[in-house]
Amino acid sequence: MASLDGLHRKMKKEIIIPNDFYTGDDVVRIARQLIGKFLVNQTPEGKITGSIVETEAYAGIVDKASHAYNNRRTKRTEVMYRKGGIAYIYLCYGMHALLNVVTNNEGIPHAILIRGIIPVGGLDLMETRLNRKINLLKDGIGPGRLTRLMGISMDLNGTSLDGSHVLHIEDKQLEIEPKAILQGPRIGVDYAGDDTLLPYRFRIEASFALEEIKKAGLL
DNA sequence: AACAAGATTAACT
DNA sequence: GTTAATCTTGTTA
Repeated sequence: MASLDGLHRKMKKEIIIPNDFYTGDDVVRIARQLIGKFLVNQTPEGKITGSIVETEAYAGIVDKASHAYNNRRTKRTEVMYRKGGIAYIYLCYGMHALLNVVTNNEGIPHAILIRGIIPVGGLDLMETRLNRKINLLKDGIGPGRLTRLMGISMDLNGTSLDGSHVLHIEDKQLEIEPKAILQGPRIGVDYAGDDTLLPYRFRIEASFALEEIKKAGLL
């Protein structure tokens, strides 16, 4: 039936998070909301999907932990000043590509670091990448680990998350109870003075997330 | 021009 | 617990 086919196509399309989600003012709130959403990389070899379990907000020019603190503009940080809904990827310690989601409007360099995922789709491709069996609870935890696992590299820096490029985020209506979301200080920002202890990090336990994903029939 | 530190990780002791 | 791997940026000279 044509109408059912149209409905199906519409639902599939609307699963991609719309751009106004990213252009919001409150980067800390958006960081919390990203927990339980699904990061997707459409690689030439196939689709790779991970459920987001850990994020950190970086609140722009007033945040001493942010690359954009004090309105710092370099070739690297320029992407953060663009309109929300794109990827900011930078090379950390010269070897790890770290993925951020840019938020807020043009000129306001807010970003959210994705620090952990649970592998959900394309497990065979991930195992090919690691050259070994996957550990669902460990191999996607860590900002450098998840990008390697999902094949996310510097060439995706600045690309839109709206579905027109290879990287996007989906909302599969996975229900995470608010009390399961843990909030605390960010990792590795001891250099940030009095912003070091800001509670801008959100996460859920990997084992809990895995159970919820299985319960929802997504794995 | 030289150097130190960094939103990290894997492989050691 | 310690350390090597290694690129960008800011600081110092």
